[in-house]
Amino acid sequence: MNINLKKNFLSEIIENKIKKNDLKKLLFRFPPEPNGYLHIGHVKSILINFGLALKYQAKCYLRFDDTNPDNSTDHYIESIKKDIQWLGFKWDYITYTSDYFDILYDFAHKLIMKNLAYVDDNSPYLINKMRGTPEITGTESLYRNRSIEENLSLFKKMKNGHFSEESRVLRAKIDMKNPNIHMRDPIIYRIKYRKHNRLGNKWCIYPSYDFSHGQCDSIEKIDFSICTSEFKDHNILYNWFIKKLNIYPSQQYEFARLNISYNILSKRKIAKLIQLKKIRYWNDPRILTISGLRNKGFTPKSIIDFVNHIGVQKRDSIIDYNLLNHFLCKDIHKNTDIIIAIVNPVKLVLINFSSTRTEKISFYKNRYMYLKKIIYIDKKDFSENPSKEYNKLYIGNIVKLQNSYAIQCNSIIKNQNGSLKEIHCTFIEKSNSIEYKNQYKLNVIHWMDIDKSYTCKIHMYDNLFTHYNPNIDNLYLKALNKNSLITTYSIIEHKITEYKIGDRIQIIRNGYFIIKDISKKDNIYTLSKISGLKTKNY
RNA sequence: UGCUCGAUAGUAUAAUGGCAGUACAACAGAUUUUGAUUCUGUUAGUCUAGGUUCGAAUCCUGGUCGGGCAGCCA
Repeated sequence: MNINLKKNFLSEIIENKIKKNDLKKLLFRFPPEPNGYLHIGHVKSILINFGLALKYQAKCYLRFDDTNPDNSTDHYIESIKKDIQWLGFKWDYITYTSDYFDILYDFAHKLIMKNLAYVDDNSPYLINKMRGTPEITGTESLYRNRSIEENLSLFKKMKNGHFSEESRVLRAKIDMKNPNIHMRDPIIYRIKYRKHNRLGNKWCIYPSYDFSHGQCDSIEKIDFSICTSEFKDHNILYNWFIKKLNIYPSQQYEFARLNISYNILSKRKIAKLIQLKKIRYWNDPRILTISGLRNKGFTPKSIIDFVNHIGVQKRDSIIDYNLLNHFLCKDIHKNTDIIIAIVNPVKLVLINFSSTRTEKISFYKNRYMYLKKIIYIDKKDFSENPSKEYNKLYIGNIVKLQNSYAIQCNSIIKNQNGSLKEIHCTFIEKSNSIEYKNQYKLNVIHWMDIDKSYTCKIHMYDNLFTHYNPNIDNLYLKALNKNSLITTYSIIEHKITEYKIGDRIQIIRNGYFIIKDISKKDNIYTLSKISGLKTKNY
């Protein structure tokens, strides 16, 4: 894979270290927790880690951070591998935090021996309470000054299943008065009688994130442990463990996480929406998981180009979804054929066109349409109450049928419920030329004869949320767009039969679509909208 | 009100003490039988007050505003 990775503050730090000859062997790692599917925010991290590895001909680990057995599943591990491969990246090694559980246990043992860790018998409630708040300092646990021997013995008993969950934890002995809450004797081992997806029931104690992530970086000799900025406050603790354990000095660097307008990028929130059945699954095209984007019809290139374009920095921002869409359209535009389809058909009667007359009209290369008395156009191309800028069909107005005659709208017929039933127009003889169109500056609409057309089913997606930033105030549960998925039956020209599932097409004057399914029974094509064309709403 | 990170055009991103540039969006024009694409152009920016300097978006100090942190989640 060839990526022209944009320069950023991390690549500059690396360049500087290389110049100073500070680096022996460069290694990177991408460490997802297998508790959900990857999303476009992860692509930022993937591009940093895999991208930097590519740039400096270094190796990159894919490390599954499976320290918490409550969350990790094999299914998520497989989905993560698939998504990384689909994006086009290759890992050099796969590792798991659980590979290092024995070493981590020894590290904890070592800390106890140095009188830097202790077993606390307090309840979760009391531990929380005594930790204090950002404004109020913490207070020391009664169990803080147990002897090394007692701690050793208790920790061993924790490991061997002598205690119940939440009855005891192992804590690092640091400083309950530290202004940084993470330094107030953080919990490093907790009891969980839970089957681990890889190790089964081997362990009933599990290391915390803080006591596993940095240690794994160190074991793997990762120089640049790159993570998102919510871990900034953990940095000092990260370094504390490395120093006290006297292990390889990996270093943590933080960058701002990605936000995209009208979208959420949080595994927790996505999981919640799935649970509430607001979206189908992790691969729903309306969310920005990699599988969702793939499902919607995005290309790997468009996603990577977008993420590379926005770069890596420390300030937080909300990026316009438009920009992502721009990179998508840029990538697929040149590779999509134009197909004629009427997404929302309405009958149009040419009142002065003989009912026995049929005119063969050629479109593009070797394609034909048959003009008859009754044809179909899109509902969007007629307006009962046209705005000033609206320049398609309305009563009295003249437009040109694509590759055919100019027509003037005379009247309309409505259904009983008031909806539009038919549009009646007269066609103008000898108006069937480009010169005529240019002379009268006519706008063009597309049309279709029903006899040669195919029926197709179209899924059209819109923003899942109605708010620019659904991340604030749990808005993601309230500001859901009821019309985020609209399915219609449309008519499409015969040409569609030349395409297969997964192919992308452009429907004329509408947008880019991907073929999702072709039913064998009735040959109905199911299309899914990737993106609209850039257009103004009049 | 603690600790911590940050602030460049509507949005996003460059400029590493030396001409504030790029993309998206918007607007105008050219091309176009897609209100698309392509091409050309226009609008629009260094949070604030001081300081250092020949010279500051960049370094220093104060202020303002915004993000993150109080799971036995990661």
